[in-house]
Amino acid sequence: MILVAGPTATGKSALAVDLAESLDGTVINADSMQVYEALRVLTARPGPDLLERAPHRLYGVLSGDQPCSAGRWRDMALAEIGAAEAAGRVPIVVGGTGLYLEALSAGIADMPPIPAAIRAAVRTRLEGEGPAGLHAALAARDPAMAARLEPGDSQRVMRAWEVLEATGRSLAEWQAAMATPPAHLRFHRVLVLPPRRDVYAAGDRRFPAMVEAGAAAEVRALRDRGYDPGLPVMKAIGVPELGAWLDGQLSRDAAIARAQTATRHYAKRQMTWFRNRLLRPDATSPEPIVLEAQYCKSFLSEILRKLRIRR
RNA sequence: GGAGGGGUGGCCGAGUGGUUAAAGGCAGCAGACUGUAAAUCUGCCCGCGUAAGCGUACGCUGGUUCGAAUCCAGCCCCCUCCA
Repeated sequence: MILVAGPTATGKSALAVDLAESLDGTVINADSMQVYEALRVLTARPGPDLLERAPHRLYGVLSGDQPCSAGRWRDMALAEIGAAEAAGRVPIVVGGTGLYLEALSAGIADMPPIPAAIRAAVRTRLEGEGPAGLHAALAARDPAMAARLEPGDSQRVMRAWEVLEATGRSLAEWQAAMATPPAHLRFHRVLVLPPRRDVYAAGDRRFPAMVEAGAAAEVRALRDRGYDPGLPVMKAIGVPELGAWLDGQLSRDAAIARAQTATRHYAKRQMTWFRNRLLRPDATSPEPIVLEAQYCKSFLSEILRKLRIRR
């Protein structure tokens, strides 16, 4: 199977479809935001032009109030990979969410779900005590986790608490029993990694185009559903920014500028992840193929050739 | 023409005599990342230097002072109000 990774706006979706056409593949989404149904435009989900050229899975399959997670996505992805292979098709997993990709290829600790009530209670505590307060409290009961978390890291501190509360064991223990990677799968990694300035420029260009294509209406519709603002979809790039415009707190141009900045920050984090994790030597899978430019069709034959050699 | 207010590091913005290379924020750069990850967090961030340190810096010029972003004088520019 093939794994296509890379920062936003580098042509991954087109590459995945081109590969799928050439190899009889099924495209499987590995983007944490594209799994939600609500934000077709803002999330740059493949349009009809791409969708009709190959089967696509895991796009828009969850409603915004059903939060996904690395583990949940991995289960869904493994099921889709299995289904594709059973149908004689090549699974092509594409996306920019490094954690998801890694959860799939390297495995992730097998853990029970945390009851919603516990999650809510921990969140309330965080709001009351602040991340440093929660961290200090964690240190008393779970020194191992507290030691490796930054006191300001609200998200991970909450996670550590949730796990401790729900299971009575430290997250560190759960993680020590690392899940095994799926042994039956062989991952051919393709990384689209253009120069930084090209990635930034592409993102800068794309956001105003999204607004032209109705992103603001999409945000309005999303907000009309009245979801909890803490849900992941509500934090998708562009939702807070265009929301501020809709509320009259920001001009259209200022909202766009902010979203562009957020996109650049995001792309930067992705590049850091892919450079330092996805590219690190891994004895069990073939060397990744790296495309150091925005993808366009003229690169397809070369990528196919390299894939063939590595098989 | 008159009366006020203001000019601080790429930007915003604190700072009214020493402890100030100058709070904080933004942007930028680097990094971390095992279940919200388009999230969350960490470090660096005037120049040279591994460092100690040296140099330069708060509109401009001069002055007061042991010492000035901070006080004084003149000049330049910006904003508001009156005419």
